[in-house]
Amino acid sequence: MNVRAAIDQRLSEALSACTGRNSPALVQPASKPEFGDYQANGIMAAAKRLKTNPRELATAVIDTVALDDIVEQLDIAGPGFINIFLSAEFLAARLAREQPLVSPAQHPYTAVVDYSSPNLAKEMHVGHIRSTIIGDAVAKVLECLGHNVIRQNHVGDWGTQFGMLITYLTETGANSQVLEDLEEFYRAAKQRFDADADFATRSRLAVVGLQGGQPELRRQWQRFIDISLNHCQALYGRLGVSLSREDVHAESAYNDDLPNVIESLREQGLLEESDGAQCVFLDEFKGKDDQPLPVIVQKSDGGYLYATTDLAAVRHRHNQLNAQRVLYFTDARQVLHFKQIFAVARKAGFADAAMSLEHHPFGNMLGKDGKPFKTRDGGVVKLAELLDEAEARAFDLVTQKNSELGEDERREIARVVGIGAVKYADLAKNRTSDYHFDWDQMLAFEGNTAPYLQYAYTRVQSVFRRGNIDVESLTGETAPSEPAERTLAVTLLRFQEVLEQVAADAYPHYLCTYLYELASQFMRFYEACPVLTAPGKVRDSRLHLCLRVAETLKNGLGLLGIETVERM
RNA sequence: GCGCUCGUAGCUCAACUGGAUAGAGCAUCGGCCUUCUAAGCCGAGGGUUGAAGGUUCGAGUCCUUCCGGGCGCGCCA
Repeated sequence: MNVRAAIDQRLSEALSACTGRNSPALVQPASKPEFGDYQANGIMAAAKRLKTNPRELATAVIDTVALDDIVEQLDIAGPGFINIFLSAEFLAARLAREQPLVSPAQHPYTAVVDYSSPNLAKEMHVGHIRSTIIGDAVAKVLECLGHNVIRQNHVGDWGTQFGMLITYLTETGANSQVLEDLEEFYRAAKQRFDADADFATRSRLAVVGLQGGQPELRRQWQRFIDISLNHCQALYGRLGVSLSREDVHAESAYNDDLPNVIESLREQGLLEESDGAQCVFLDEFKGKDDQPLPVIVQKSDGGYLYATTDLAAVRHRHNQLNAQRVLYFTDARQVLHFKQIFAVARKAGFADAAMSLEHHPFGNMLGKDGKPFKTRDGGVVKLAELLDEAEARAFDLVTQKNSELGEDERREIARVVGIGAVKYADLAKNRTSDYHFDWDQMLAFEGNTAPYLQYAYTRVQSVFRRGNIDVESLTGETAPSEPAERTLAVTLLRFQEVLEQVAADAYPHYLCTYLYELASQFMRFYEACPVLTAPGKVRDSRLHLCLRVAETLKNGLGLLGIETVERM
């Protein structure tokens, strides 16, 4: 149940009845504890429009609204806020064992989530991590709310770079099953491509052959793609990312459809030739010197571009996948590109007005010094090495904190904590601007970090372990009385509204902020309210509250693709 | 040149269609372990939200101008 939405709806109805026009109540979580659990901000604006006294209007709304089943008390405060206090009965009823803390959306829809999308010519590096984990978290949240999620890993597997790679492999006879080697070959091939004009020509011919379906070239290419995808899958596995081979819908998959895209644009009179290239010009895009800005869909040599592929993808997602929402997670440099693609797609009818096309951009990963994140010698940081280091650092830490645990268990904790720390540090700040990657900060494991949340979870588990608690034997009820208990209870009930917000805005950091708040409140509760030594009924109530906290932490972290351990 | 984006405490970040005294963590300083794990809790200091105007009951949030950073702007993706 979305408590906030329920209160908002009823207060909005009451407010609208009082004002005689549609007036939103604007209910939010209260900004301070003394203002209650939620607050309504909409009275002042409504009173303003009616030129009436906001406090009087608030009184009328409170007299009108029916919230007795949820709310204990409604106060008018300040210039015309309504402070909302949830009733103890309501809290207890919603937290009872049989009540789900997450309920599915009333109107589920089909959402395509386009994320990760690495270039298969290279090993995955830090530049791929943001798209991969942010997109995956949003996909999981949408799915958890009952939406039909179609993951699309739009991997780069086509184009000149593959031509030169295949040519290099064929000509040198180089052979390997390991992607790291292939990356070496890629570097060598690129060097020859730049230095040797004949080699470059042969490479371009290879691309033509590839696109034309020449069997030997296709076989070579496929072998390479397989190795590369296996490498990606291994990393997805380590990262707890839910992408599988079935989600791969590569650039090459649209190859046969590209001429149709061009033809469709031509038929609709949207195509214009400019300097030999096929372009779509739209009035809303201007380039240098106020010149119209083209979206080039076919090069003067007849080749297609990523704009063409993306247009084909939009059409596919509309016509074949029947998506109502399409969410793209790519870096911020592509904002113009996607604005253009979306505009052309709409104009050409590849997407209708009912299909929401959303680009969710994010900034670059920067090092501590504010410059692009690189290795000491200026190289690209490989994702696999990044994760290795995270685990190694976490292992040192867990050894230092808990040396009595066996090595295997410490390794496992280090894996869960290290990977979690890297992911959480990124997910917790979804800035559209750049992101500062700082080992010391994320692996300090203090404050708003994954380990803090994971530690809160282990503390709950520890209570159950210590008390030899059989969860089934509990009454499954809770009656929060202490302030720390009450706060915890109210926060637990906010899980649903937070998930819906993440789904709506595609910002996983809302979930992180929420989980951190929940964990902090649990820590305070843990200090203030003894559980195992409390008298019978209170003990049962607190144990059930603990259970709900653990469930929510595990569930919430799971949606972020972060695991938990029983002790650490 | 045009466009997009960002600028909040020493550092990294929050602040939900404009709401109450701008909040956290790190760092600094001071308390709390014979009682469920101290990777914790409690407290203190730290701010002209880049600058100046404007809109209004109310602006970190909206508008204008300026300053500073990042990115993009015809056949790469």
